Amino acid sequence: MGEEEQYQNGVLSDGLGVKVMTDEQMEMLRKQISVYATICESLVQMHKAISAQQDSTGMRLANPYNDPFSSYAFHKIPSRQRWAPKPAQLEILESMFEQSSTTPDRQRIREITIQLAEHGPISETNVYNWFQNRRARSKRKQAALPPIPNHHDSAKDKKTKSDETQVDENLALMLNHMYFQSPDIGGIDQLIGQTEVPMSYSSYLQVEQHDLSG
Amino acid sequence: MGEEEQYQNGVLSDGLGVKVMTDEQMEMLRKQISVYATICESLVQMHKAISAQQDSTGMRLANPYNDPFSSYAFHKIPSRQRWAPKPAQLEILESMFEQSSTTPDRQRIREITIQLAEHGPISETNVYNWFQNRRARSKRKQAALPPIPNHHDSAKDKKTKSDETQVDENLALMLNHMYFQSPDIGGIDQLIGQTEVPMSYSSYLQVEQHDLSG
DNA sequence: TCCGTATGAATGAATG
DNA sequence: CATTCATTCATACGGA
Repeated sequence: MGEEEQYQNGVLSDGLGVKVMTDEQMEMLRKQISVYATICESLVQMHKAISAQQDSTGMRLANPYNDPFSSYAFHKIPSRQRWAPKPAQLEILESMFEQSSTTPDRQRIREITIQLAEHGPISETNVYNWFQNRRARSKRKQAALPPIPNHHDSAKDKKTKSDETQVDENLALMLNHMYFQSPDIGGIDQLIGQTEVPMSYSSYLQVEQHDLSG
Repeated sequence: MGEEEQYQNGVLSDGLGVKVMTDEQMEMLRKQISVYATICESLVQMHKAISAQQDSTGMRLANPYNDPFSSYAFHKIPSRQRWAPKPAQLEILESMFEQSSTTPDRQRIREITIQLAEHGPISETNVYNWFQNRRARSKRKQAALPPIPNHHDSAKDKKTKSDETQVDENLALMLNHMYFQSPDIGGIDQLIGQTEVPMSYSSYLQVEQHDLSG
């Protein structure tokens, strides 16, 4: 290549020692760093756990410096900030949502994007996601509030076309309580933090239901 | 209600003591059970932690029965959460996608499924869906407008597609290593268990994404 | 500083 | 296959 620019392992080099990375590449790196940060953090946790164990067995080390990680903060996110609609953009988006409420098609998305671009940086993906979320959430709002009726009411807003809602009286109360009326849940949920409801693949066996024949 | 069937709190009762629940309701229950299982487990962990601490302070109880939970297994998942590819599986899927990019036929799907099953629960439907989505999204991203003609476009402009992989030589090697060749990752990943690296291995870019730079 | 909520984004699954 | 839905993750932000 007689060019001044050339690629080396996918990297654009200007031949002067300057390398150029795309945003995607930066993002990849960022994620990997994040991964390692997470792993390291876990290792530190283990380290602490083991140390603690040793402590209990009389192997404590008096040296206060024996825990080099205690104050080490893992900055797992050289994170890239996410897009946020400008007030002007949001206004337009909202008004459009009121009108159609349906997700605009690709062409429409493009038009909207171009229009909104006048008020600030924005991509089609941003617009697309916005409508998707807007719709999903407005729907959930309506579906989430009504469900609280803690009694009577047989067939309210059955969203699914499946058979009627049928739960044992006690179960219904229980569910209702657990889902919407137990103030503790939220707190405890937080308490256990990420533990959330980890998916244990071992006991999860999805029934084959897709018919690929055809 | 002179019917033999009637609803009580959303539950269908046949009047003979038999109750019928919908899948949805079962799912709700399932989730709650799962949540409680998780909470309980957390409490046990705390209990153990405290016990251990007391041990180290000489408050050990010699009674071997002082730990009623040690052998108690929490079946936290009557779960039916959606499938998610394990890192190992994703790696394989991605590599396969790179090669063919076309949806594998029924037979091929089956083979792949069997292969991937070694790394975790997975069904043919999962594999099928994955390819469908993978392609649809890779296409969408391609069809999306280049970040809105924001004039200033530097070095990389042609961006023919996936081959526009341009990373610093060192970074390329590093990424490559981190992504596909580090034998440790798998192990550590297992080791840290649930912590599960909280990232979307989606190296497949969703280019064009504007941050709030303006 | 911690916590809860709002929301952009990611992605498995479903639908036409 | 093209779209859309539903659910979940992660972060920014505001209040106690």
